[in-house]
Amino acid sequence: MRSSLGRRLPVMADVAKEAGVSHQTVSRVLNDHPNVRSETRARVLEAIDKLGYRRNLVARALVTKHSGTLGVVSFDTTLYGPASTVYGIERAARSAGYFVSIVSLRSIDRAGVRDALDYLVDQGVDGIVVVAPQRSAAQTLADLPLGIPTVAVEGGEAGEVCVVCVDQVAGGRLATEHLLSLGHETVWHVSGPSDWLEAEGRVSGWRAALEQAGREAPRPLAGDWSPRSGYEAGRSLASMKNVTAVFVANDQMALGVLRAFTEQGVRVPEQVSVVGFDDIPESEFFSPPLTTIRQDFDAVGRHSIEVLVRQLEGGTEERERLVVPPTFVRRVSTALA
Amino acid sequence: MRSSLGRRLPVMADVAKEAGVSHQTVSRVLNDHPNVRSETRARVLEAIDKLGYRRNLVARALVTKHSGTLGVVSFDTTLYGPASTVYGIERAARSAGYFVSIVSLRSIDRAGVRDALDYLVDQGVDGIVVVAPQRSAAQTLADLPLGIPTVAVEGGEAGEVCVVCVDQVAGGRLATEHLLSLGHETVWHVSGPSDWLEAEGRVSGWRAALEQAGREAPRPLAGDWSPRSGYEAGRSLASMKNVTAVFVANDQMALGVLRAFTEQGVRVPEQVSVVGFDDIPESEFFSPPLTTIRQDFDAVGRHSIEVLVRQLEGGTEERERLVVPPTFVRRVSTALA
DNA sequence: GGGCCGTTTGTTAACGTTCACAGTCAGGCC
DNA sequence: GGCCTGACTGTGAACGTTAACAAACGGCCC
Repeated sequence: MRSSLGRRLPVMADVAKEAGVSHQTVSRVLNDHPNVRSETRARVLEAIDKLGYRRNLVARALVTKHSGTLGVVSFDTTLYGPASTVYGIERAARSAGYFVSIVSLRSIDRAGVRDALDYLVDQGVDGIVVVAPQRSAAQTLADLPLGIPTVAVEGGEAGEVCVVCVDQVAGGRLATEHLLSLGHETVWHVSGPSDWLEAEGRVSGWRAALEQAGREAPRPLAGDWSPRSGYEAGRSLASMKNVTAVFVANDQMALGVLRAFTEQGVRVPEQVSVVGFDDIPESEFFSPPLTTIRQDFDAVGRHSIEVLVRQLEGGTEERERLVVPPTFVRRVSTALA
Repeated sequence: MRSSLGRRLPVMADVAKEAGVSHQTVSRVLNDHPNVRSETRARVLEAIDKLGYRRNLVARALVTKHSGTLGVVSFDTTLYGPASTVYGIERAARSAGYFVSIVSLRSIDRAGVRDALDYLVDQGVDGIVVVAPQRSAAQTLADLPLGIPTVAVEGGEAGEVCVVCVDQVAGGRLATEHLLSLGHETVWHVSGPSDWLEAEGRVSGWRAALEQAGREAPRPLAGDWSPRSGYEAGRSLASMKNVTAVFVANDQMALGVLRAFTEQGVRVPEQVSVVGFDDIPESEFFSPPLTTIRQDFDAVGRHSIEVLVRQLEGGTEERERLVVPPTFVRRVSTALA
């Protein structure tokens, strides 16, 4: 592989010989040990520079038992939410001095998660972040104690591990209460897939807000996060006559709903008010610009690494639980009833 | 760290003792060497199972000099294009038996790319995929021969390394020719940031198609891929009177353009036709559904791993160049002039 | 001058694999 | 019977680093 240039890469011993010291002294310089004479240190650094030496992290990991790598398990990183979260995780990890190894799952079943975790543990990661938005994934995680610090993102009650998540229930409430405050009799809901904890939380928040206001909760329409499923739900809603307010569980489906309404001649917000969830970069430019609930994915990613690193370096055993509040973003897709 | 259970993890020697063989025989079983008596193999496997032994990949990497990990350098994995590409890369890599370590850059400058590459090489990756859509990144890549197999995605002419990319020029042509064929006198263009090779390719394709048809190319309006920049370009375009056809360099900006047009009372496609680029999942549900040029990001990711693995395992030294053609997707945002 | 302590350095042994080589054993052939 | 061959197994030495311990040295105090 490195056959092109016959000379092998320099190792610590080469540096040691060049600097006229022992390899251990080189190691000490590299690891900032205090007891090295500054003149010696300078000579070593010079030798390192001259030979173009780079320390072999694999050998280091073998003896220290720390690879300096964190594992991330995620589901469909094509979706805006997971993608943003993983992005936040990666940046936070790197600035904390860790590498990130990623496994993206296409479907989340027990075996898939189990494999992904084994895969990462085998590779020698120091800790793991699992973006586990599905009930099944969270449960799997709860079941298998894997003897390695782990943080679940959006992981519900996930057993023994730490959890960082956005308060989905509060988000659902926020959306619903806003619509009720505008004078709507009730609020319809297009939900995410029932297996997703996020979808479930939003349903709960929606239902709670309705109950608190003494309103009947209509039967929610189930979607799968995709614009198409929102579109189909939108067609159903457009054909009903008493619908004046809809809370859609994410912005992509809300786009589909808006499209269906437009096609059917239902005007938003004049006839029906619509609220989304996520605040993707596009939603400000929908027709009409979408009122929505913003999730701070970046913060979620950052916090998950903070928790993990604290566990890794501080050695705290307690299981933390960190909740990030969602925020309400008013645009023009909602109006008085 | 593993302090909770005092017992240390079993190693090869433990398995060997349990099975009554030498550690080397265990190694042979693990690596599917042919010359092991099947009865011995069974005994070893049984011991492995009994002890719950897992091979230490770090130790293995130290001696074989292969970590089984590929590095990926990418820019802003929040954008749909990079996110999808990285997703494709990850899946392809895993099914080829490799792990993936990711570094996401916030901004791409020479130092950033250089650091990211060093970082990955230090970690001992076997090969690297750089998603380098910006001219500066591609150039950096071209400059530094890093003695490790590398593939550039969207990397232009990138020096000595292999390149996998979508034919952006063809895409720009496709979009422009479609609009011209509908009878439009000329086609305006909202471009991506000038430092991006993709943006540049689309401009070239657009200009070439216009020239070939003997039309004057208007001055392109510069965007930054964001819906907002598209919105601003859209406002400018709406204020001009001779604009009947616009080719927008990505779907997100096209959404902004559509929004601006709607606000200004410009009807699409009746008064102005709009074509986007990428075919993000949302664009089918824009108002109106967007005619666009589809990029197969998944294929790009897959191919980049194919090329890399071929280089890694086949040992071919030649620099491949693989171009994925874009496809035209007709929806309803375009109509006869 | 002797003993002790702190700083600096070197020596040796891990870490858990794979590789190179050397056995051992049975069977086949002359 | 002796020798060769092929299948199977074991032994020792890497790989490149850090950890543990030991040694050398100077300074300080009594």
